[in-house]
Amino acid sequence: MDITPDNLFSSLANETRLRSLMLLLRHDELCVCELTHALGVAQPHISRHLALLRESGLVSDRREGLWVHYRIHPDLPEWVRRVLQHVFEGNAERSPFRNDAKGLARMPNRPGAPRCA
Amino acid sequence: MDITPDNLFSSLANETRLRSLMLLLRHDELCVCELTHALGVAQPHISRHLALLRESGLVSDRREGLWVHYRIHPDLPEWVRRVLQHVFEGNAERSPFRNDAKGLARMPNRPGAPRCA
DNA sequence: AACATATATACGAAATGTCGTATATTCTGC
DNA sequence: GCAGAATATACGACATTTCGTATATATGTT
Repeated sequence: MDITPDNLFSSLANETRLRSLMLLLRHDELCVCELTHALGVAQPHISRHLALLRESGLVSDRREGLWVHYRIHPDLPEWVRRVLQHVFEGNAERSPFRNDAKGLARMPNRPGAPRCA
Repeated sequence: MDITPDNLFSSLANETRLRSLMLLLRHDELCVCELTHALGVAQPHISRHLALLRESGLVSDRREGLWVHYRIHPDLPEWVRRVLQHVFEGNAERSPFRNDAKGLARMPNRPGAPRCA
């Protein structure tokens, strides 16, 4: 699971993927329906981008019944983890990331207890 | 000069631009001919990508006679600076970055004294 | 002014990335 | 097995990016 800078940055160079990652940095585990609701985009849209993040090794997924939960991949190299963390710290309060977090918080009927980091 | 994550990552999502930035992190100021030699690519190729980096606010340029010297933009937001620094630390010894540094060191007739950071 | 060097831009072709929509898959409950 | 919910993939159209090559601009020298 070796992540190259090219790999990393072409993954981050898309708003949907970046917004998903930023939410996962806050919430450590989220299912597809939560991301779909928070970002306000179509389900196949999110799903395709999550697949790309999975293939690039940035996230891992876990199936639990009907739901698939995604999280930041636990075995990320230290430098990648730090990059993500600094992007988060520098932009968490900006649009659209701030709103995504709010949108998620307002989601009714989230599967499982809300798991915050 | 406000840098958004989208802006940053689409800039970093190209090998030529990333290799240039990594060299600039080591050498603080380099002219186009040095970058051209170090990366072993055509001059218009480098020049076009440096223009993109300039337009995105990641680098600044300074003309000195025939030469144009580029450097990491001195006013980068802290989070951007940190992202770049961690990418550098995590990958400086990997290909192709390691080789770029070597290639530059072996360049004859560099304009001005070699300026290291 | 003519020329040489360093750098920048223009242009179309090729490659890559993205999107919406339709359809498949996987699982649960009956 | 069937129906429904959550998620994944397929497909073609569209947009964006990248590339090589040709050419333009800027500066210094004679």
